[in-house]
Amino acid sequence: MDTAERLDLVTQYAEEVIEEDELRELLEAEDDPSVYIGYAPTGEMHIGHFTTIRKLADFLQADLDVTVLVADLHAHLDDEKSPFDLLDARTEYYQEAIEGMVEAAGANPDDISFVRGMDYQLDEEYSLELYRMAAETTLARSQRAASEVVRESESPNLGGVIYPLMQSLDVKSLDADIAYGGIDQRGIYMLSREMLPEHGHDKPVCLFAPLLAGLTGDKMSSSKDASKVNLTDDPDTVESKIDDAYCPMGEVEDNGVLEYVRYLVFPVLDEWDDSFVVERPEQYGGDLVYERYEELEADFESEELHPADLKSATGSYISEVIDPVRKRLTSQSDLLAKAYPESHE
RNA sequence: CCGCCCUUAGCUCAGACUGGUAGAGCAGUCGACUGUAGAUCGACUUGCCCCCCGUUCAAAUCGGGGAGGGCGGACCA
Repeated sequence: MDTAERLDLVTQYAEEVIEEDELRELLEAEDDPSVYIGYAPTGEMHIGHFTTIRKLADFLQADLDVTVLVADLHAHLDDEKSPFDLLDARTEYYQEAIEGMVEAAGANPDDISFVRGMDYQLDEEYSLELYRMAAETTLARSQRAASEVVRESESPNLGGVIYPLMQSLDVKSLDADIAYGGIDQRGIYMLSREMLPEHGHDKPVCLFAPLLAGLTGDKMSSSKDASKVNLTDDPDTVESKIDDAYCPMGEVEDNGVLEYVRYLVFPVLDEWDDSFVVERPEQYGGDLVYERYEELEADFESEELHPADLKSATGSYISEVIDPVRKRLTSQSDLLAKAYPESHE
């Protein structure tokens, strides 16, 4: 596989690359550059996470060395989103869910290295470096970096300003060439690019995935159940959530349903070598078949494809895509019960 | 260590002075209208009023104690 092909795989479906030239050089210079993404094990994982995880399959295919950090300490530092004594259980659940999603994306979870934050973040060397970073960073700088990630509050905790420093240091500790994450992570990684050269590590190339719009017409929110599909939602629930979604006819911008189709369904169908079939009643013109997302979007924009027909097709595809994850998680209900005792008694 | 303020629906808060077992907005649910959803209209739901003790016929409301949170001061030989 040549560099152009690898570059294409690595950057497809990405929201932004900082900087593309650096990435090209990296791919040219290294056979297997390292990329990492971190997840703080807080709330239950949902389909939004799938967007970022799905791409790990592309990375593997492009011969990248992929590391997933389960950032347990971060989950607690961020306004105690996860109570300290649930970190073990949630870490275990996250790894299982992530492996399930990798598998659903058509890759082998064994090809990915999983690392747990506290396994190295308490080391002497790491701690000292962190204190040095703290000494050279203003509160305002750190807060600005983390503002899209850390929960905002009238009385912010110190944890929230340590958070982006640690995340920057993680890039170094994991020896990552590429820092990958949702576009909400941009602020933190721009801080990393500023700081890391002073701390003995190259500026990471940053690769950001889009954050999918929610199903209710605003941002997807993990606390708003109707705005997202959960990995453990049964097919009926998935279909009714899609069916209830905000989806104006012909409107392509910020349309959650279309984004699901674009970033989740089509990439996976591509993997399966399948096309997207819309079953449509004869009175409205009969079935439609799409090979590429762009064709579907064009039809939707021209109002040839009605939202109701799009929804019913999307609902069943999404359900099918998450099915392996759903099975994996529901067959281990004790994992969820331990990680989220309040919602899974 | 000292002082002051806050804690009521999922969320933001009103009600406390002048005791009579709770309200608004948002959110949510359900209908109507749309070949979807939204918008709009109509209806509906929601509560250990932070905890304990006391006063009283009666306490979200008054008194005492406690917990959690916030703000400020003092200390800086």
